[in-house]
Amino acid sequence: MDVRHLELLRELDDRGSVTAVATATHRTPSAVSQQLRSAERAFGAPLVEPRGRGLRLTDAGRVLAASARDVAVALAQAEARWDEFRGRASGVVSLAALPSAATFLLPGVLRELADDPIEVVCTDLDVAEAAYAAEVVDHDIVVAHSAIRTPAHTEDTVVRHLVREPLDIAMAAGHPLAVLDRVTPDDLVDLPWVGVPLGYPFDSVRLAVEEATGRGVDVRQRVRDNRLAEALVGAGDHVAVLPRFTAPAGDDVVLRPLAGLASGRHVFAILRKDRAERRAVRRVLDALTSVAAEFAPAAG
Amino acid sequence: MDVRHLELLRELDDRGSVTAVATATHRTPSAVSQQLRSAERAFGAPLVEPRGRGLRLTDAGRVLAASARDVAVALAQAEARWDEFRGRASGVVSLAALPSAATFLLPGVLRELADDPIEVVCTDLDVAEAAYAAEVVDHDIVVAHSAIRTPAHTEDTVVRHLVREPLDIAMAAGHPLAVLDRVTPDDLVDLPWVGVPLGYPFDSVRLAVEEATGRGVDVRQRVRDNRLAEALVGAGDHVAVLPRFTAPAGDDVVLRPLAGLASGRHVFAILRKDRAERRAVRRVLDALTSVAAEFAPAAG
DNA sequence: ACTTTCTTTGTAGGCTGCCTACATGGACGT
DNA sequence: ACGTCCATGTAGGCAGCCTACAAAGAAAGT
Repeated sequence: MDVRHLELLRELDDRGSVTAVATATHRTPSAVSQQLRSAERAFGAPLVEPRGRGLRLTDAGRVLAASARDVAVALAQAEARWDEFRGRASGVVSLAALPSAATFLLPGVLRELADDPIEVVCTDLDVAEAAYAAEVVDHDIVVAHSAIRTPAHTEDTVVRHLVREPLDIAMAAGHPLAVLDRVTPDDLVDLPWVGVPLGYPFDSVRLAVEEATGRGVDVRQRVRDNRLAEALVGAGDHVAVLPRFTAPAGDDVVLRPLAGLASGRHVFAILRKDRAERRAVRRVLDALTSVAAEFAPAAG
Repeated sequence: MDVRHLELLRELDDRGSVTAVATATHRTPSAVSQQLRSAERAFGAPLVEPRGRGLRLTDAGRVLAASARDVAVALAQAEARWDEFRGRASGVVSLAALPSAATFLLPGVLRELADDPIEVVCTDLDVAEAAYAAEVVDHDIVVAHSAIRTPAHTEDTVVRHLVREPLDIAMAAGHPLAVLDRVTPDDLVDLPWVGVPLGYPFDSVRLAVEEATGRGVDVRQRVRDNRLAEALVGAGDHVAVLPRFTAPAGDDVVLRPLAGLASGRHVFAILRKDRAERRAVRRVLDALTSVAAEFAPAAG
């Protein structure tokens, strides 16, 4: 029972196509295809079957892919114990994080890890809430967010909750509402909004406002980038939902908490179980947790 | 982290020398030595150090060897699940058993497994009690015996108790003691004995007799083979300790239970944890257990 | 002290297996 | 019907692992 064959099946299960596996493992599709046939010969059973333009695993292939996950965990534990023995958690830890969370987490993490021989490679990632989980196949740690505290996750991933961040209402400093300490759904429902694309967590605040008032709000723009949203808010009479920890830099935009409903997002880390075994990965995860904890008291 | 390297270190830990690993894995010592250096390059640390004529693992090497055991278990579980999925536990199961236990267990086991695609390869093995455990590196299942119920075993082996077998006193059919239903230590202590080498479980009966009478018995011969012991007993006035389940075939030797002290041996199976995961191995182990259970009621 | 023996290690060379490059064929969408 | 995308087949190159042989070091016997 060859570990390489198991790993191949696991990759194929995760990525769904020969070409995807090939690019992920830096090989040609031909090589992957040959390895597949070699695996089928070794196991003595068909492991893939044609499916439309591509192919998919048979039941037999999925059984082996599931076992491959356990083997990967055992192997990662071995590596973790080895790092432990050598007293050093080192290596490259790849991170994919939504930009607004990375903004308030990453500087602290890098400061905390300054003395460790760990290189953190962070990519920012701004996708719909449901799409974050899929990124664990390409990154050690995925920092995601959700309106709910415990998002769905698969069998071989683990989720660590980092912090709940309040979502406030941003408006121009000269906006009529800016004189208030806090704003209510009724204050907001008739104003023009700078919103986010459908499926993004901030949208839950808009839905809650609509729920509370029984009326629809007027979403004029749907943008992902918070700095862009700020600029739009600062330049006009729009309001927008913005996370509190990355408060606007300039003086022309202010944040006001939303009264009457609990508006917040949960920021958490998603890891694949085998990757989570690595000592360096745990170290980064702990740093994320402790940096996030510094923000927790302010969560109100 | 290469699985082959881990397996190599594990083998080296188990067998203690490059040449032993080489013969066990059907390679030349040169190949093993080269792989060791390759592993040291890969792990970036010395894994072996010279020790007398041979060499031994460093602490680092032992850490990796320990992890290798866990990886081996995960891999064996994968194989077990694969067999499960295909609905067939097949393959070769190698058995090493002490002859007197194999005599009453193996026929039943082979009968029970007649319809299974499992080939049982049994070697008989007659060594001192402490030496059985070492055989697990070469066989899937080792059937051993001991005077005590739960013998010592290492971290990565499991032990399953099979049956307690009474040990009786054998004597010629015409022996004066043969008229008795049972014999006592006092009856035996002055007779010439056919014993076993030191360290063999039957010797515990001699020790118990000496303990009970306060006198030493006269051991004339020390033989391993029970048939040979029978022949010696049948031909003279000697007595011998023999297990009950493999009763003498002929009419010229009879068995009499020993009164006044609990004389028995425990027969059990020893397995390495990774080998124990294999479905075919479990099947054979279960067959051993059920065959042994048929003898248990007679254990009195 | 010398030799024998057992062990590990080095070197050269062959073989196997994996991968790339390129070409082919099937399935889907336009 | 065509282009596109995906998987697969073939030929050849390259690396890695192994064997055969030679050599060196350490222990034990003479």
